[in-house]
Amino acid sequence: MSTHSFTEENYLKLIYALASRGADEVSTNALAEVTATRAASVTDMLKRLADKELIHYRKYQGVRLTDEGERLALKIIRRHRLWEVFLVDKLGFGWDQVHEIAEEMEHIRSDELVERLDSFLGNPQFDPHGDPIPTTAGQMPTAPSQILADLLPAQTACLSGVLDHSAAFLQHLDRSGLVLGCTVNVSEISPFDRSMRVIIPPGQTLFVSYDVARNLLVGPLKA
Amino acid sequence: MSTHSFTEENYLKLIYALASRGADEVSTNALAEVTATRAASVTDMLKRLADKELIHYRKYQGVRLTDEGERLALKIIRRHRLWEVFLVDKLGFGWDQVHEIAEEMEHIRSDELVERLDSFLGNPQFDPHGDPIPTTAGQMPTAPSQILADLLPAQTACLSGVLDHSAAFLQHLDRSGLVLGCTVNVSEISPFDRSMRVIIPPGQTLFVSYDVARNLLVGPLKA
DNA sequence: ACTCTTTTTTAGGTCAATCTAAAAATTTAT
DNA sequence: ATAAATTTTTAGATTGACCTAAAAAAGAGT
Repeated sequence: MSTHSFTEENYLKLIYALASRGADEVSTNALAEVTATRAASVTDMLKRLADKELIHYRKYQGVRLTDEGERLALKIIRRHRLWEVFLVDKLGFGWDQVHEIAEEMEHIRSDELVERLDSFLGNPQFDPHGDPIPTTAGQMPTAPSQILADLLPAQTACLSGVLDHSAAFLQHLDRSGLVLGCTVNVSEISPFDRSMRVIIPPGQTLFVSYDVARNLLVGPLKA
Repeated sequence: MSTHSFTEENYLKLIYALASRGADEVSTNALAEVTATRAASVTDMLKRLADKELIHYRKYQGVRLTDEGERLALKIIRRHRLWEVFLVDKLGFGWDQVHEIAEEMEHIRSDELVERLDSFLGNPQFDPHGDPIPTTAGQMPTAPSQILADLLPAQTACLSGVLDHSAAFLQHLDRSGLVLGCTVNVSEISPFDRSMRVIIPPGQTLFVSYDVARNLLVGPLKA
């Protein structure tokens, strides 16, 4: 029941994120990078998290979340993503504007708040960037998906998420007319630069660079 | 543009609150009481706030907000009250449940968030307890009001707010059927214990103890 | 296997926000 | 008006979250 500092919560969230995109053991330097602090500060914090049994930590060996640590990380991620849905769906923010604000809102502690928010929002499964929202029970939903760049000509799929969450990338998509949920049909791929020509409803043709295509997730078409 | 810690924001809010209910100069001990810290800690913080020119501080003389400090205090109070409206109106929390949560939400920094929230809520003027919501410009709306206990027999007014914000008091009102906005007509006052008999629509008679009546605010009847 | 580089940890320090104990200023009461 | 009581401030510590500089461990290259 003890309560955790914002900083601790951020570390857990970031350890979870780094662990899911790569090696099982997260390195001190990698954490220093994402927390924008020095390695020495990370070591300090890792000791504290290990004392609280939120991580498994062996000197020089990197770090792994304990079950309790992972439960907490998923809770923070759930809050973050639900608030992003709120900001976009209810307050009308652009999907490129909500990350920073949700970084603060994710630390509000009340469990009842999160559950009420969830139903107010209609129990969304995905946040505005297509990232899955962990359940109360701490399950991270997984949707089958691949990157747009891996589709072959003539294949059709549904835009389901982004890998790059930067405002610059999201704004680029806005200007292009690419919207999550939209159906994309690959009409041609240039062998030279791997750029694609795709068709989106209602019959509009778009050119998509490889840099964009490898940062877009696609899933099965919706019913 | 500099940013302030949660602690600093809380001090400013509490100095404002103490100053509006009483002496112009707020004492160190009074602050120690409301911040649940020791007087020595308050002195420390007052020095820091004075350095930042958020308060006027003379040793042993108590403290007063500067214009900038008051501006900031009103901003925090605005956020707090808007979030309370959100929690009650949109998420269905009881008015006795929202204070703690709003204490955390009031520190979320984004100005755009507050303005969007305000319009999402329909630009409310009062929070669920009848407290006025400061404007963006830093104006605290004032509504003419007196306490129910000061009404005379046969007088009629509209329940407009509470002085006691404790969950126990609010829950007592819920159980009594007293709701903000409701019209109350004083039918009788006992000279012995100053308890009141009042009539609320639709013709229901209630007994109100003096302890309750002096914690209820009433204003002019609504059109 | 030994050296060189990189990564990680230790040692020691700072700052904000708290604390306790003791000193100083102010207020109250006789 | 002076002593007693109260309030406030100072002095010195502690804790969390950071820092720099230096030491130690791990990993790479020949």
